Amino acid sequence: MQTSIQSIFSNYTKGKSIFVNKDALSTSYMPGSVTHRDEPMNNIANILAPCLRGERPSNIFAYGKTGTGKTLCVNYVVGELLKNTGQNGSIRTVAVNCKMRKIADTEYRLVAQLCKELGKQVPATGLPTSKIYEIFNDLLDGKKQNVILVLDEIDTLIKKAGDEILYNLTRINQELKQAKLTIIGITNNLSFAEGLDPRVKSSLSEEEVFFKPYDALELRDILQQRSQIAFARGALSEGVVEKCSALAAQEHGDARRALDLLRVAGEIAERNNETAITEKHVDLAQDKINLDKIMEAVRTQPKQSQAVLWSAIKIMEVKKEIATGEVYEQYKKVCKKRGLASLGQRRVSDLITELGMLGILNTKIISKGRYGRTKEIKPAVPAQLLDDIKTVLGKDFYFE
DNA sequence: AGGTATTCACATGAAACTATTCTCTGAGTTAGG
DNA sequence: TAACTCAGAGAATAGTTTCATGTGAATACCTGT
Repeated sequence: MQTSIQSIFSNYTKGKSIFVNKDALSTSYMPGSVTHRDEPMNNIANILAPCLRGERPSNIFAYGKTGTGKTLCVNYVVGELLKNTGQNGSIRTVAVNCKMRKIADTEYRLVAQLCKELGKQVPATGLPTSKIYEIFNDLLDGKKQNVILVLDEIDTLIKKAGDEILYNLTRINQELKQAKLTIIGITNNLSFAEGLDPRVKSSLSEEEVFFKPYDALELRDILQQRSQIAFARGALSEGVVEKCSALAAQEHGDARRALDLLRVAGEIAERNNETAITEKHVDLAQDKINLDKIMEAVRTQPKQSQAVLWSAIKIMEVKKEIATGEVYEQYKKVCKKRGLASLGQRRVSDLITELGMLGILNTKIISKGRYGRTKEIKPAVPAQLLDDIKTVLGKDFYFE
């Protein structure tokens, strides 16, 4: 036992690793140069340039699907901009990811977070929203400066908190005497701007920058660039990068996906003590990523939803196609055994539908004539995975 | 045989409740002047 | 005295339940031949 653990560790440290710098494959990695995004980058740079002369640049609205380099490009350009700041007045940037729960997903929290980023701690709760705007205002206007506000995943913020925030933020400029505020909104929701208040829309998207998906060739170049940093020489066999980029190109040209594939393929190869990554590992990586996605979804479901899923799996072990009523009966039993308050049938029906949306169950409404109308529930994942889900629910969540 | 009518077992919607989370207010506390 | 902290009230929100109504087709029940 001990020796085997020893050998795992010594393999890990001594054996020549496939990876040299795995960070280069992570999504937050900031490469020295950005590949195949010249057009939007130049665009952004041109728009932001005036602030080097102390003028206020236009607000920018950047949009494009996930993994098209929006955040990367914006951060890169802003970073370069900061480097070029001479004595011509100061430039500050504040970046917030609005998707972060509990940090910036309401109006109050967002502004509070902004204040914090600007170096002023404010109470997490207790102040009127108007007060916090005041504080924010004072912070900005404290000296002559150009502040660039980067709001990543801005759509989630608006969806949760309404577009009033943007209206307030864009209006702040009129009240500022010394400082100037520029907003860069980033979203991957292409139809996001449609639902906005026209005033907000026009002021936020003074300039729009669209990020189109990468095609397979571009993805290949990106992967090649990153893999040179990430992997040891000779660790990549022929065709691996091509395969990753082709797979990711099918998924609407998502670079994040491509990098994940490559990284996971590498991890799999490394774990198997192999010296090179082959296309076989990419296939395995593809499976693993899908599996992880579903597992994560299962894990993060609320208890009740898990109980419903558990009940459904339990019945599916002996029966292929099952109905809502059967699941509900089983579910009630499970709740009783676990001392969990059980929900009404109406709700359980909705939960089953939700599990269907997640791609764990396959639900279809059918009518069985005289014997009623119900959802026909089948597993939407391979039996093996279903087993894994059952194990996780059974062990980690004590349904067993 | 052919045509209605029933009936089952939920689906689907809307309104009503509830519990939780936010926001706001004012009282109490602190610290600096 | 201004700034801050904090508990508690009221508002907003998410999660559920209750009530009401809708659905599709296998079966039951007629009807006239």
